[in-house]
Amino acid sequence: MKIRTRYAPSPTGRMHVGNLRSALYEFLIAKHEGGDFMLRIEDTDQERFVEGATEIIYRTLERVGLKHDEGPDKDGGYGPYVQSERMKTGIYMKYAKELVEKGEAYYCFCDKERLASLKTEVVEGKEITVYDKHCLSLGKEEIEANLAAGKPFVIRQNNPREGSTTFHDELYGDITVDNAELDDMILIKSDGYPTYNFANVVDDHTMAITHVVRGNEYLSSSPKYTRLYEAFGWEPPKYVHLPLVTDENHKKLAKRGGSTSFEDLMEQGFLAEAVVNFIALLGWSPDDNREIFSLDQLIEAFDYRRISKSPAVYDVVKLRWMNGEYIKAMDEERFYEMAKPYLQRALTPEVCTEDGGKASDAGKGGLSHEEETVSRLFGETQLRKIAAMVKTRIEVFNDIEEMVDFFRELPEYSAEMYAHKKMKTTKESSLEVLAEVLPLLERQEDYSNDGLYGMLARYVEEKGCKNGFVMWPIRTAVSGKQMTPAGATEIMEILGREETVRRIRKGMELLQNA
RNA sequence: GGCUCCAUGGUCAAGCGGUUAAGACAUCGCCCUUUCACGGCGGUAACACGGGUUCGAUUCCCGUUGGAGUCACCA
Repeated sequence: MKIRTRYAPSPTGRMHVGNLRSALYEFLIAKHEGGDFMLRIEDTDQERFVEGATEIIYRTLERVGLKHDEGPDKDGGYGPYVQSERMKTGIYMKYAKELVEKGEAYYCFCDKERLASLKTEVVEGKEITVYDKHCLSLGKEEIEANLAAGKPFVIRQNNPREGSTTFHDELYGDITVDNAELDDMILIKSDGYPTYNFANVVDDHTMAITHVVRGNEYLSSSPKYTRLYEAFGWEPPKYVHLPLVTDENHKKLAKRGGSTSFEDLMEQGFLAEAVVNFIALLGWSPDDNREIFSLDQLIEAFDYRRISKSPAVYDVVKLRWMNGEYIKAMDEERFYEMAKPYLQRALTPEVCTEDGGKASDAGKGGLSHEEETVSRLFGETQLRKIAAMVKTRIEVFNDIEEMVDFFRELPEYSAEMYAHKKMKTTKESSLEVLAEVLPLLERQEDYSNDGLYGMLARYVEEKGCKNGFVMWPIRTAVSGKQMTPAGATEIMEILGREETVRRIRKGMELLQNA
C-alpha cells in the first residue's frame, strides 16, 4: 500500500526547527517509498490563530523543498485540507454524535466553576484536573432539555475506568497504559470546533493517512487516540513518534525563547539546504558515515527504522559549521550574488545607512544611493575580490560584515597589536619597517597584489628577515585588525595607494606615540 | 506528584553478546602559511549505578539514579 503521511501544523507563528524536522521526516518517510506527503492546516483554535502564519508555512516548505502532493492549494480528493473548512462540512460533529450514540462519548454541560472545583493539585505551576464523568450520568430527557435550552456543551470521550490500552509505535514498540489514566478528553469544544485530538483522528482516518508521524510529546496521549479508533471500529495507522529536539538545557524547543525558527535562521544568513541537512541528522543517522546530504540524497537514504529514540540537542555551533561547508561548496557566481547585499551593507559609509529611508529614497531608478556609493568606493571588481576572500572563511552570511568592515573605515586599534612574538615583531621594529616601506609604496607603480608582493619580497630579501616580520606590521596598519580575510598585499590592492599610504602613516603615528 | 519515554565523550552519534567502543562538531597541540582563517596531521574526552542471564555484557532482563515529555474547551 502506498504510504501517505501528513504535516499538520497549526498556523500560530513561525516554524521552529523542531516542527520543520517533523515535516521533513514525514516527507522523507513518504518519499523514500514513493508515497504521498500532504499538508493539512489545523486551525481549530481561533484564539491562537496568527495572521499570515499559513503563508509562513507555505513559504517555508517551499523554501526547503518539501513539496506536498496534496494540500489546501492542491486537491487530491481528500479535501478540504483546512480544518476550519472541514468543520463547515459538519464532519466532526457527525462523527462525535456517532460516538455518543455508541456510548463512547457524551454531552457535558459542566461550567467553568464546576470544572475549577475539580482541580486536585498544582504541580510545577500546572493545575491538574481529572474530569469526574459527572455528566455521563445525565438522563436522556435532561440532555435534550439542556440542548433545547441552548445550554453550552462539549462532547467528551467516554473512556473506561478499568483495563488497559495498548498501541504500537514503529520506533518505541508496544506501549500500554491503564485506562484509569485516560481522562475523558473533550472532542467537541463549546464553540463547536473539534479539539486537535479529535480532529486529528477523524482527519487522519478520512484522509487515509497510513503513517502518523509526530513528535513524541504525543506519546502519552496516544492511548486516547487508540481508544477513539477502537470506538469507531477503525484500523489505527502506523505510528512513528519522533524523539524531541531540545535546546542546550535539554528542554523541548519552544516557539518562544531563542532564535530557533526557520525564518530567524534565514535572517541570520543560513542556507536552507544546510538547515535541512542539519536537522535531518538530529535524531536520524545513515548507515554510513556521510554527513552532507542533499534533499534527494536524504530521500534515497532515509530509512525511518534508523531514527533514534532519545532526544537530540539542537546545536547551533554544528549547524554553523555545516552551513560553512555549504558555502565553501557553492559556485562562485551564486555565492557572489548572495553575498553582495551583505558586502554592500558592510562597506557602505555610515552616512548612507544612518537613515535607512533616505538611502532607499535616493535611488531614483537604477542604482540606489547606497549602491552608487558602494560602486564608487568598491566597484564590482573589488566587490568580487572581497567576496572571494570571504567565501572560505565565513560560516553564515552575517559573518561577512565584521570581517570586511575595515575596508570601509580603519577601526581604532591598539599599538600593542604590532608586537607579535611568533613574527618576532615589536612596536619598534614595526615602526622601522613601516617607515622604510612607506616611500617604496609611494613610488610603487604596479599596485596589484603580485606587484606589491614582488616589491615587498625584494625588500624582505635585502633586509634579510622573515616575510612575516614585514607583512605583519603592514597588515596591521592597513586593517587595524587582528584577523583579516586576506594578506597584507591583497588588502592594499583593494584599498589603493592613497588609502594604504594614509593608513600606514596613521599606524606610524600610533607607534610613535606609544 | 501520577503516568509514559529515554540513558555511549561537552554536543550529534555508530554499535544491535566477544570491537584497541567508529565518525562528525567543539576543544587542545603540531604542520603549512603574506597574521588569523582555510587545509593537513595528531591529542584529550564516553558505555550513569547496582543486581542478574551468559563462558563472556555497552549490547538482553530487573531495579536505582538521572533527564525529558505529558496530565487544557492549546495544538
